[in-house]
Amino acid sequence: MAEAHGGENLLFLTDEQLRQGIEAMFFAYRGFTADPDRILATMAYGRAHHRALHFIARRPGTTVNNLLGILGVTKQSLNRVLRTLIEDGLVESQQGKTDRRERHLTLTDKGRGLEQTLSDAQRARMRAAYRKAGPEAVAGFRQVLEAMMDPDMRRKYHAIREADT
Amino acid sequence: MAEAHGGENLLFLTDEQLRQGIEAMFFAYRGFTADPDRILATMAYGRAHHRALHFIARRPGTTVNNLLGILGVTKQSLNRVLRTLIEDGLVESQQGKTDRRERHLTLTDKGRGLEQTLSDAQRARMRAAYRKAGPEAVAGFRQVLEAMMDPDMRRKYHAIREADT
DNA sequence: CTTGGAATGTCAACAAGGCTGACTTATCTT
DNA sequence: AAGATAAGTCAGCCTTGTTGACATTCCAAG
Repeated sequence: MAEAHGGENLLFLTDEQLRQGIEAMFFAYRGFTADPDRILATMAYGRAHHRALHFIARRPGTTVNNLLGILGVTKQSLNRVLRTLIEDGLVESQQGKTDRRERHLTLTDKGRGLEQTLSDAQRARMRAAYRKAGPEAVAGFRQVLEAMMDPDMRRKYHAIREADT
Repeated sequence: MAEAHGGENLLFLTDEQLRQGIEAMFFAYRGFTADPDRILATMAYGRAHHRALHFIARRPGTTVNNLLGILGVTKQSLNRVLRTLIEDGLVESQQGKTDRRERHLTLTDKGRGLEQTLSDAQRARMRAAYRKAGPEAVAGFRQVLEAMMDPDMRRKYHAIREADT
């Protein structure tokens, strides 16, 4: 049945198929953010705070500039978020040693706590979806998502876990 | 190699794997919206207008209430968007015949024009990603996305193309 | 040692697009 | 006739994005 559509066959890619993919992305992204959003709504934080926490957790000691590139927002926008996180004692900003213009961002214990809570919720949904779909589907999922990224973002997507081991 | 991870094996679902999936969703969604956003930025419209146009194009004659359910926003929020689209002559609102409380929404020629432009851009990226990843990956992609949706959204995702043939 | 430019931070103002709450008008249903 | 439903509207608020202007600090090249 999958064969009926052919491998690289153009017929496989009808507008209808593509529209369904677009709608799937739309509805799935809502689910993807729903759980953390629910948690964040009970505090004075939003999705922007979650994103910052996630990538600082992922890359402790990352610089503000690096984070800007990853998140793709303006310095002013990130700064507003970062400031409240620092004020509230979730994030620490430390002047760089080699280049003292840079600020290196790390989570405090409190910050790690919230990040864990949010991450747990989001990973739980991801895990359930992965289990339900199975490993081969997951591989395909990842392939399509990666192909959908802008080249610039794809580089960042890979860079985020390089030199990590 | 895929077998090494096992079918329903828990080891397959390390936190690292799940985090990568989360990040893939984040970066891919950016790419997903990038092209229409670029077009919309040159006009007085935003992503909210695009969503409305998409689903009206998909379901000509849909009611306001139905659209509210699909988009998952408040009546006030949708109304703001819809009002400008109607004023600008992209969308038409017609009183229902059987139930005259309802308003049925359709695109005008002008509305269809813009929707096509936006849709073309978004489908082009989708098509490229699908081609690059191949049909099996696409099947997996769709499976995982569907598993990620809230049950309510999943129903709407399916309903949108029912009774269409 | 000076100077250009990079990295960071901050102020102000604005816009899109969410939200709540309150209320009106039509119209349908019971 | 009464109540429920669909739609629209007003007012106000919040988050999160944007520009533009500007200060500070510091590295690095000349």
